[in-house]
Amino acid sequence: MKTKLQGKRWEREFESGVLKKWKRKWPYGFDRKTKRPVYSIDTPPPYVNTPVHIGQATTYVLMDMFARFRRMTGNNVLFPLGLDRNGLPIEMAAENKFNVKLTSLPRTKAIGMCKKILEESSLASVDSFFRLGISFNSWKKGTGIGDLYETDSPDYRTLTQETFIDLWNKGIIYEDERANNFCPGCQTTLADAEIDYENRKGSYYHIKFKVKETGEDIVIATTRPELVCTIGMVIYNPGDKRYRHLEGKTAIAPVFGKEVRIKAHPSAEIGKGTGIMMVCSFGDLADIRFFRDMKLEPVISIEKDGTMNKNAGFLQGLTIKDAREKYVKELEKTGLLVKTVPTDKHRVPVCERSKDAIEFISMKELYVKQVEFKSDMKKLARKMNFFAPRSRQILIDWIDSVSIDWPISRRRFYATEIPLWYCRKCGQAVVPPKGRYYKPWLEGPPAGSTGLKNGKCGKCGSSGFRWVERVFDTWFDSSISPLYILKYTRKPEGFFEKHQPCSVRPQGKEIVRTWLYYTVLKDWLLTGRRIFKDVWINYHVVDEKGKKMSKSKGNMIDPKEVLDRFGAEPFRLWTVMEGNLEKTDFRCSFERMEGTGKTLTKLWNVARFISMFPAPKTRPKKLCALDEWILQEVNGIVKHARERYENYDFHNPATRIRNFLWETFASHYVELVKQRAYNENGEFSREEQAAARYTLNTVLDAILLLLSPIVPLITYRIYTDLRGKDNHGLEFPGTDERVAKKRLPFNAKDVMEFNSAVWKAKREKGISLRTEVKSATASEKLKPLEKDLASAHNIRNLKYGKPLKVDV
RNA sequence: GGGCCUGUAGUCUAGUGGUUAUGACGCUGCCCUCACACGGCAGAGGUCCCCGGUUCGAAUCCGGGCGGGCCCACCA
Repeated sequence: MKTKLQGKRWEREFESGVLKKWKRKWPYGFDRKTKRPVYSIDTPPPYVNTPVHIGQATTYVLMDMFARFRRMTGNNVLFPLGLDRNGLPIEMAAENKFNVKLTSLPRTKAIGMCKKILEESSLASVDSFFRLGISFNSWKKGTGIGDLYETDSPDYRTLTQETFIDLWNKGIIYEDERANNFCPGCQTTLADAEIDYENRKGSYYHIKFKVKETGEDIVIATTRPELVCTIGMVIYNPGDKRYRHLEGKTAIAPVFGKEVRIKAHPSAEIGKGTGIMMVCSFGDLADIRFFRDMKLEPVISIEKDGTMNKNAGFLQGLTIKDAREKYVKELEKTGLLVKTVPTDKHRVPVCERSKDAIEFISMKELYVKQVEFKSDMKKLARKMNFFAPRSRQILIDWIDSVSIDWPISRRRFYATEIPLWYCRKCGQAVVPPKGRYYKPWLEGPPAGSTGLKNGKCGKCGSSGFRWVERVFDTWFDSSISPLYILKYTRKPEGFFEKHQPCSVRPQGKEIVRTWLYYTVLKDWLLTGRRIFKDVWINYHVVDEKGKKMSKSKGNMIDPKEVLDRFGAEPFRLWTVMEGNLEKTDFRCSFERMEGTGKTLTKLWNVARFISMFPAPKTRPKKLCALDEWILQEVNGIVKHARERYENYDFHNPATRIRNFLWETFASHYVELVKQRAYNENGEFSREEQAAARYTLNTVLDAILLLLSPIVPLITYRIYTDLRGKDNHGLEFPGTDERVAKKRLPFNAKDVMEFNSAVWKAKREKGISLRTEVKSATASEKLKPLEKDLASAHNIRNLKYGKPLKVDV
């Protein structure tokens, strides 16, 4: 008899054959015609200018399993690939490549450079997804349902601008001038969510102030001496006896000579520094709060470009760093510097992208109201299903800590431009009507804009308008991804209404406070609805030592390396076998990937073996007890897998399936049924033989279908080779009710125990497994298996009773 | 400083009040048995982080500690 599968094992090279076949006629497009329910996956668009890394590969592989499983359970799966092309990473790549600061260029030129970067980054990253066997709806760019989309396409940017126009008209967006987090490197305002804290080296400068009334010196420690020019007050703790006599007196700022009050205030701590501190405007957020509370007039000394202005007096024009040095030198000269204490634990707020220290600078920016919606957000957070459930807390914690509205304007280049003009004369704001992508740096406000009357300012009648060069925060763009993929306010009409909420948002835990939070917020503000049904939060793939992978550490792993070494299938299998990404990080180990890959060889060979025994055309009327038993085992696995898959858990079923395939099925069932399947001596009836062949094939089919979402390439290859059709287009297996209720006196353990005893006895005697066993005593329970047991082990005299005994 | 989570053999993982703790990778030894040597069999390897408590009984529940991770807040 010949096997139908060629080769002793699944080879990495087989993968490209399957992929090539798929590519010719892509089988996973979104089906616009059927009425099947839509299952939508709001995939996280990766940045295009960096290669896909191994962690992303893992999460997309898992998302692909969600998609493939849902397809097999009757859903029309919306699984689009999006590419993020907006934002600072692109701009920074351009700055590095062309060695310029975009802020020094005219807008058109800056945008042109970003476009060049984008052209070159092309689709290199997408290729890894393809090779991983990800079943995105499409690999072609377009605006149809399920098409590959880019966040900088005119269509996407149109929707981004439209959501702004809607929220503006609803009064949810407002403009305000206030101190903001400002990154001098990126030259833009930042939201709290974009700020990191770092411990940096710095120095505490102990500076002498004079008390005007008494002439005594007080020493104040500070890390920001250059801000002394903006000093608003000197404070000490009300319980601090050392300074109590200074209450209400006046301190004179060294060098600048500015006079400020000395007061007791609880925010000064006795044990910190010298116990007495100066409060300057905009050293940090606490200062801002203090100034507001004390009704002090803030003095702004730092300009947008990070240099000191006229309020800094003799420091004017210098960068912050130079200003600090110059001021400290001046203090030294005049003997006002007591000492300098170095510290490497100076905690500084930094821009999460450029790592520049954040300054607090007052600017006019646009805000989305969010503080007043905190309780609504919490309600929404409770309405969504989280996988794992405890991940919900990450979102709730963030909502609790929101304290200011969401600043959405940025002074950058490669992002969606804010379609908002102002009358040059009276400052009236003008917002265009919805309908297309506006490029306000090239055009004025169109006819039909609100605030406009006959092409002139509706307020003062003037006809000059200007655009402030501002773009949206990247999260303002990306928070509409579920709206975009579900065609909110787009064609086909009614699609969004019918298919919202989006079925699942899969994303990393570290961007819960940004991507997830802003999406839930913004889409609720727009539609009044909860945008996601499920939220799946994944942890990370870390390097072998458990450290987060990052470019700066140089421990990044490109999935291409994995694909070249092992192929997609061992990697996919490793992804589910290694652990549950919902619960923990997992370590990237090539050794373990290679190890898990062996299961593919096992699967291949089991299939190869079974392919020698074609299945009968119909199910035999009567099955043997052994067959019924293995089919019951399959039922258990199928039930478990379906339940767990529905809850985004592929890890636990995969473990069980592998164990079943390897142990229960291959080692025990197959070994016992071999003789009956071959039936070379005619010791079994035709019906018994047919039952064996039927069961072998039925179990194989079930295994292949159960594994289809996990390892799509090998299951496809085996299924099409043996069955002549695509397994991925089939229904996920159900339980076989015909055997489900059958009561069998033995269980898996009984069978395995007996087999092991026979094999052990033969091995100990050093005889072949074929050699006859004189007699054996098996448990009474195994009686229904008599014929299979006797034949498989070649037992002459099979008796029943206790204990289990084998005589060779 | 606050919050959330986590700690099972060299590595990873299952388990969750009940007899000798699951499975895998790796390791050691024997075996090329006609689907598979990327195989089979056997074996070594664990104070289930530590200390208390609840319980007839705890790796599993509670409290405390120690270690790790993430998030938030904050410093003169």
